Amino acid sequence: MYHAAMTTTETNIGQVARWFHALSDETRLRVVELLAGGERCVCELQEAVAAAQSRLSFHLRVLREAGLVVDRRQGRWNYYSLRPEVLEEMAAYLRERKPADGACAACGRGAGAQGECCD
Amino acid sequence: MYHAAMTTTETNIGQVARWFHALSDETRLRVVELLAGGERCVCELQEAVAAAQSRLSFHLRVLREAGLVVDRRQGRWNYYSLRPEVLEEMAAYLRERKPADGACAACGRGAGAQGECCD
DNA sequence: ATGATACATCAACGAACATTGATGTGTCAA
DNA sequence: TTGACACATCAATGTTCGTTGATGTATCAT
Repeated sequence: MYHAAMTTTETNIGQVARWFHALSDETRLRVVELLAGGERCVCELQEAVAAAQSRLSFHLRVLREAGLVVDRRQGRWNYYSLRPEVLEEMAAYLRERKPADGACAACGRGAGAQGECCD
Repeated sequence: MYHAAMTTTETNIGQVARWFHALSDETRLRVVELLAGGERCVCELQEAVAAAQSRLSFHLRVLREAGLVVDRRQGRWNYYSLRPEVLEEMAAYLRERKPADGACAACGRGAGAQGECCD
């Protein structure tokens, strides 16, 4: 269901797209912000985001299938929590693609680069 | 057209959703990966991602309106480049919401916390 | 056993999104 | 000044997404 985006040499662009898609909706972002404070059961989330039950369930599924959250069943309740490793992978993906501030626009080399820049 | 997501005290969740939406598509991710290597003109991108001209133009607009890229017109060519500050803001958003690895699931407190955790 | 609670899942629908082909606009070379 | 080039934009269409209301399932208290 969930696949890691990184192999030793390359990035699985499809999985990266799913990661970001999972965070492209305001309701899901609200859920993530709540889960940033720790594990929550569905009924807590439901009240906090004021969403109909099936609607919240849909969004939780999107987050789950993207690998951003996991659920843990306990009796009648289902507790969701964030997967910190995945948030970390996403952040790393962004920082790795970020040119150094002030880098040469054309070649992306750092601001300190001299001589061999943009030949 | 583009608004920063952060104010002094709170996060503009709508802008955050637009950021992530911009990266929720494989074609746009490919463009971002190319731009990570430095500024590119549209025709270079077009060849590299093998997309029809109007299709690429559409995706560039999404990226531009989300604030992830800027364009610079020069003669007949239009050069696009990433905005590193925004990629940095996105990465920061993720890391700020990431519970410490090994933190208490329920309360989100760090692994080192003792005694007062989960009372 | 019965009913209530806490969910997941499904089908149906509208809304948002992506793709395509056509047209428009500015720039440049001949 | 004509034509080619490098785009942006638009209208039409198909596809994916999100919402709603209904139904299903497991758990628990009575």
